[in-house]
Amino acid sequence: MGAMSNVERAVSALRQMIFAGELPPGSDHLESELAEQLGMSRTPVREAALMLQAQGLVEMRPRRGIRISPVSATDMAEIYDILTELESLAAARAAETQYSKSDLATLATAIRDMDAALAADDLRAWAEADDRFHRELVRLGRNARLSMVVSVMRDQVRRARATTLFMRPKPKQSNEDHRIVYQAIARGDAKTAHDTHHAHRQAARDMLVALLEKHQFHGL
Amino acid sequence: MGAMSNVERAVSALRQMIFAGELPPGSDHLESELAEQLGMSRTPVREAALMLQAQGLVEMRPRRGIRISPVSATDMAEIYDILTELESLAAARAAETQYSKSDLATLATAIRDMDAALAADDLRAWAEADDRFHRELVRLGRNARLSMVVSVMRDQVRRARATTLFMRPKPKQSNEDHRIVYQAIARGDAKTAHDTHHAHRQAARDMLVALLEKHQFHGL
DNA sequence: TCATACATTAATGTATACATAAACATATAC
DNA sequence: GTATATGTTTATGTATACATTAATGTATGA
Repeated sequence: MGAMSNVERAVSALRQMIFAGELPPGSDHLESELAEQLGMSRTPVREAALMLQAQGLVEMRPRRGIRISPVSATDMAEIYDILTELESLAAARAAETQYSKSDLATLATAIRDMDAALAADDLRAWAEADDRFHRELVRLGRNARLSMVVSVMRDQVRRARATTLFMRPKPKQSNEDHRIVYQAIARGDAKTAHDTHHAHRQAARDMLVALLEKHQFHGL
Repeated sequence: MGAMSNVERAVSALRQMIFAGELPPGSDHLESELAEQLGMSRTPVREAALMLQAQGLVEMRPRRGIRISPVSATDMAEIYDILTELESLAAARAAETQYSKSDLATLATAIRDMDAALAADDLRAWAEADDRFHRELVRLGRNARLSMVVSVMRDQVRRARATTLFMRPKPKQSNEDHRIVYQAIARGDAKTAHDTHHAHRQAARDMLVALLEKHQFHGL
């Protein structure tokens, strides 16, 4: 039924703890500690840690424990650079594929939700809808590997967002960009979709990196 | 001294066996078989397999054994699309960084080696130098995460290359492209570096995908 | 007081034992 | 003859035991 292995449980639990800040960036944790917390033996915890390590969320250092990877301003710049390129490609490919209006419904809904959240001044709801938009955009690009790489990168961004979301200016330009990208995809204009999204992400990158550097979250 | 754990040994050994074709794409292998072959217990083999799975080289399927991931024409198209974007970004960033001639020596050497290999009709040497060129190019882009993603993708390409290297036309245009990219980086022309490399990789992609599709290596 | 050598500690790396559950074969009913 | 149910096999998932080795503490000497 549940059919969920302990390794899967450990991966989920650890991810959640990391995103919730319960395991703070830079902190070290023994395999045995985590195993006890999760109510299982070291083996599945170790395997889960190996997986999370491959995604850059933790680092396993011999005799120092499992370290929750810190995310510096430099890291964020690297990550956004990758996101910028890959998501823009996905936008272009989505435009080349001739999607019907109904295929693009999820995208449209996400945009509307972002509008609503902005109007209601609900930043958390906005962030959730923004995530949804980008995830769907990448999915429409139809490149499974690209989706996976992007999702790994986005996980890292999410960790930084917890701290930066309430520091940054209202994402107003953002929604206009999303709308332009959406329309470009709908009418099959790959270049506009690509370039608009590219500029969109690059602006986000510059804003975020400046913010992180200014507040010296170098070892967040 | 050697200070190499069994997990590391297993990773190296399995990679080598995969690249050498000793573990053919699509084949299944029990953990216990591999463990016996490598002279260790299942534990390190399992951990190694988890790591290779994260890099897309194998898939672990419950009760079916460890499957060496097949690489289809579609996969190759996906991979080249990612490589195209990320390497082009690296080229642009390399151009923006003001490298001295000596910083670019490795790049220059690789180009000369490719010329020599082409003249000598030594495709294997050409492929090795080509690898070296691209690896150095990405390194100069100074984005550790990007380097890692690219290296994972290139591993997959390498597997297909074993089959395609002797089927494809002589890489003659290739070297001119490399030279243009090199010169653009040397004089700080980011746009030319980016666009030239982008076109270069896209051409390679189209050629390779056509080749794979033609020969119906769908489940290579 | 400081440095070095040694002993101790403790966390990981690895092996092994075992429980679980999927795949296969067999048998039975229709 | 087919299909379903049941039993058997076996590879994996997990726990546990143990060996290894890096880090820590201690003592000794200068």
